Amino acid sequence: MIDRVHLRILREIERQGSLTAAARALNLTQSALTHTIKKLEARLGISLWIKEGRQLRLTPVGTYLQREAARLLPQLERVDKVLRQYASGDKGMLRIGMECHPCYQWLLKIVKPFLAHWPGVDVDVKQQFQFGGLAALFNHDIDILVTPDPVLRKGLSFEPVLRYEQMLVVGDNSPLANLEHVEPCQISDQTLYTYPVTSERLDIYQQFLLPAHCLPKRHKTLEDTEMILQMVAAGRGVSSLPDWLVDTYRQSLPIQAIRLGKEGVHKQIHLGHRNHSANNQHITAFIQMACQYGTIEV
Amino acid sequence: MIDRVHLRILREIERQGSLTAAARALNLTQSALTHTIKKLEARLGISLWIKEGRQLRLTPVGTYLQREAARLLPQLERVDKVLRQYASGDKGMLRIGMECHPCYQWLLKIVKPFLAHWPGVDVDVKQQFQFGGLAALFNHDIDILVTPDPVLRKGLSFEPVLRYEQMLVVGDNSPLANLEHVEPCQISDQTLYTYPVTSERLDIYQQFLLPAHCLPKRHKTLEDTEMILQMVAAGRGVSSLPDWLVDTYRQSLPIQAIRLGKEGVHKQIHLGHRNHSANNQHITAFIQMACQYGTIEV
DNA sequence: ATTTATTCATTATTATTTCTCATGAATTAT
DNA sequence: ATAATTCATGAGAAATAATAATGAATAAAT
Repeated sequence: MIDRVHLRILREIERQGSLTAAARALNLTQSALTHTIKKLEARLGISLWIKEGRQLRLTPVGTYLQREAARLLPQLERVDKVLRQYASGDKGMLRIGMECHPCYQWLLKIVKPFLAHWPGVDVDVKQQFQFGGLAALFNHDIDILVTPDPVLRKGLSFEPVLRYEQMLVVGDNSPLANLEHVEPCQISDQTLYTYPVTSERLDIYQQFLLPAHCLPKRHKTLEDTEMILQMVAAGRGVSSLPDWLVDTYRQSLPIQAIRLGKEGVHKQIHLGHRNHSANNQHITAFIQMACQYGTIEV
Repeated sequence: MIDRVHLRILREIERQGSLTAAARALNLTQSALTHTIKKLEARLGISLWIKEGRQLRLTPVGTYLQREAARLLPQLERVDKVLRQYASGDKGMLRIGMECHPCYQWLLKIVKPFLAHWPGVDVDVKQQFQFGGLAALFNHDIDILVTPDPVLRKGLSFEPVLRYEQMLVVGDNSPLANLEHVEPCQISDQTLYTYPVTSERLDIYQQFLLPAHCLPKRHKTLEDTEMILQMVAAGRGVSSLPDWLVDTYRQSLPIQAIRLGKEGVHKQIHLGHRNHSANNQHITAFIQMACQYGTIEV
């Protein structure tokens, strides 16, 4: 019933003091404003103002509507502004999904300069997916999927970024310390600490233990990298993490990284995204930055 | 830029799940909605949704606008509703001005049934006017002026309501008690208590004391009727009030009303209103109720 | 006191916008 | 394979909004 124009007219009358001045301010003729309001009045069956002398005086209804105009128009104008920001790329949202627990630290290195470069863009990182990261990407729940396991699917693309080696982490006093590499069965009498994810998503199982039909003595899960490494440093067990991640902690903790098998387990993180997202400046920009900052070993 | 229709379309898409269903709900064709939104998108330079399969999926901007729609539309609809209430007379404001201090009590007797009969109408009573009650009525600061002194002016009308006699109030132990009437000079040795208004607006001066060139010994002012009458009852002085007002207090206080002069000072309260206010249901209804309830002596 | 200027209302006309119809492309259901 | 559904698009019709011209009322100026 009531529309934005009506509110604009009412507000401009208040600002300018007369209908003629309001029309000028709105780049319209006085006639146009009269028509617009008179039509509204006819629809409603009330008058918003009465002509008094050659000035107009608002009725109580008119005054009410004027107050509402002063309240509502700024809200609508704020929406306009946000839309313009979206259009100019000044505002946006980048939802990143993580299927690689330890990569969080690496991600932060890219997010930091990204946020600095795109001050209007918010980054949201999700680590839990109801139907897996791939489905989340497909369903537009996330825009970018950080994963070590790219799956070719039409509509999705994967960009390789950080290349790394998955290592066994042991304490300096561990019987396994200082080895050139470990064999799967050497883990059989160890407690293995990992993030709380299924063993299908743990490379040490899929690419090292299971092929050799070995299992650790015990398997315990911890949320936090720091906590896992504290346990390893204390000689309570071993873990498996990317080489570069062990490197960053080796200064502060008595831990070391041992190669998994003679050849080692080599991995590469990929950034998955929808092909259509090529239109989105933020997504392409983020991937580009990840390729720049992320391919060099950290 | 963005208009109510856009918000309505976005909301209806959310409610109905598809553009076609939304169009049906809005009594429009699907084509109309598409055109409307596509035009907005062209203006803004962003797309609010992308077609996916034969369904549409909102972009982040579209989702944002949908949220804003859910927030803003109820506000606009509330305005519509209030306007309809104004139109139907269910909502309104009646601003009453009082130029007759003691009439407040009488006014309440009319306001009470009025409020019951018009549940949507608020009554506001003002007693202070920068440029007098008449000017306030003219300037639409008030809708009805309660006054004992109607002034004929074009554009204004006055309806006579309560007829009363202005009396001298004295304590039962006063030397003036039990007289048939008092002469002006009998006040000369008395303290006179009145409301705090100029003597031009006090009938006891204008119609009784000044014509006889008499003045009270002292003149003190008090805001509250009750307080004035307490002073009179305590023998601290006399006052002047309408007969019916003295009547209501005579049961609880040792006071009595004496006629001012042989003929008495006869007054009539009038309700002033703008001629144009005849269109306003509330104003005419109030005046009518005042004539009904207010002419009979209270 | 008369004239001039200003302000809002109104009518007729023009311009613009919005809506619909018809149709197409893509996709899902039968 | 066929039919049905959903959104997009172009062209024309319908509806709406804007303007110009003019009038009435009133305030300001001479």
